[in-house]
Amino acid sequence: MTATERVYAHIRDQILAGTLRPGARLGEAGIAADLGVSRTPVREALRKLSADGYTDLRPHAGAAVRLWDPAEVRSSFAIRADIEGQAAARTAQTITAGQLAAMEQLCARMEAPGAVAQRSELNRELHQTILRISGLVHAERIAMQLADIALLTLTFHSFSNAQAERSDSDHRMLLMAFRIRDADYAQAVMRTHILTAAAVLDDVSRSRG
Amino acid sequence: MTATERVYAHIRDQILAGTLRPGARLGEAGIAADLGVSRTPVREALRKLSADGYTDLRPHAGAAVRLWDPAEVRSSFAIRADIEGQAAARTAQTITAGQLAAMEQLCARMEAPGAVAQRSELNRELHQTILRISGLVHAERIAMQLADIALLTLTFHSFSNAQAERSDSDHRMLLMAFRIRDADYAQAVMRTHILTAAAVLDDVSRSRG
DNA sequence: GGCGCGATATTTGTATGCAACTGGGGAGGA
DNA sequence: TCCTCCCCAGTTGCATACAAATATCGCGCC
Repeated sequence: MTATERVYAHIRDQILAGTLRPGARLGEAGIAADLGVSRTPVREALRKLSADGYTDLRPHAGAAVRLWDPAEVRSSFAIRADIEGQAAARTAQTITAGQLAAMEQLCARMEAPGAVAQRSELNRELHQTILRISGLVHAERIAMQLADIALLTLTFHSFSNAQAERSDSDHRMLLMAFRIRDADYAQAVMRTHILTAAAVLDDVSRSRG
Repeated sequence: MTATERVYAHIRDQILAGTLRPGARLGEAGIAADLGVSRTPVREALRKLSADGYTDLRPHAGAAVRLWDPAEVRSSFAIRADIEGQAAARTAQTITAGQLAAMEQLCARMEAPGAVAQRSELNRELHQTILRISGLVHAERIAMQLADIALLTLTFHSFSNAQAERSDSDHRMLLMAFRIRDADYAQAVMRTHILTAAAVLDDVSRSRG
């Protein structure tokens, strides 16, 4: 693993964890000193973070953690609903028995008691699998990027048991749609699945302020 | 303008013009010598080109012009149809008279005789304007990126007069949809507009090879 | 006291040199 | 003859030094 990748992962994780708040300036020299590397890999990491939407980067003015206002996060869900909905439809048409079995295992692991810590990661893997099977090469890159951005706000809210169960149920319906190769149904379920997350997030935000 | 930006633009233009063919290796030292800069800005430009999808980049192995197979290009249109379709719907709901007038000017310039050379650029500007008005912040970045990728293949095909006129007509219908604030109609027109480009491209490819 | 302007200090952008890794070609062995 | 391993050339990755641009702070002016 290169130094650039280490720096990238370090900063991204700090942003996702909330240690680095939106608007925080990211000085090259400071980061370099903290991680014991030179400014060169730090610069490259900052460029990539910017390309991936985590930071803003202005020439001669440096990088800062990007601020995502609620409307922007909301819009990212809307786009994901479109993209992943279409991906689900295509997946329903081309999925193999082996791929289906693998996804059922993923679901089972996610539903296991005590898997709370890994839910997020497993959920990510499930969605990524569907995107990959769909054959929409760009969709995978774009949707996963948007999903990560959404995580920036989701991290601060914990979902209720009922919401987790509903999410698991969505996944099961999705697998059923794949099993019976119903593209329309798969698309509808996926759209609802994602838009539900957006709505819940919105609902919670409003009730809190 | 920084040296990095100059290098980026130079390489991108060469890729778009076809001077640099897919698979061509991009050595840092060679490019640096050609443009009279050091390897540092060249490295940064190559990273950005990779992030934008123009090149492949493997650690310790360098950059090469990315090869887009037809299926991938096709899928990029499918996703753009989703994203820009939704953007058009939202734009129809929020557009102001001033924005509408500006877009009508764009259309007029595009339709002017002798504007062939600028058609591509003006078309890009029109789509970008719609995406920006829609308020779907991510949509603008993603869709424009995908549009540039599509250009990689489109450059080698020239569209017929009939196709250009059809495209102009689509744009006019789009403006009409905005004028009467019909979101559904705007979405349908935009979807058709983009999927038509995909279909034409596909059609031409099949008949040639 | 507020505002504009300019020098300075800090930060980013670029160049250069060295270290580390990759890929290919050749020698040795099966 | 083919496979494997190793060495070396060439390229990329990283560190350091210097140049250029920006933002801040203080001074003078209004």
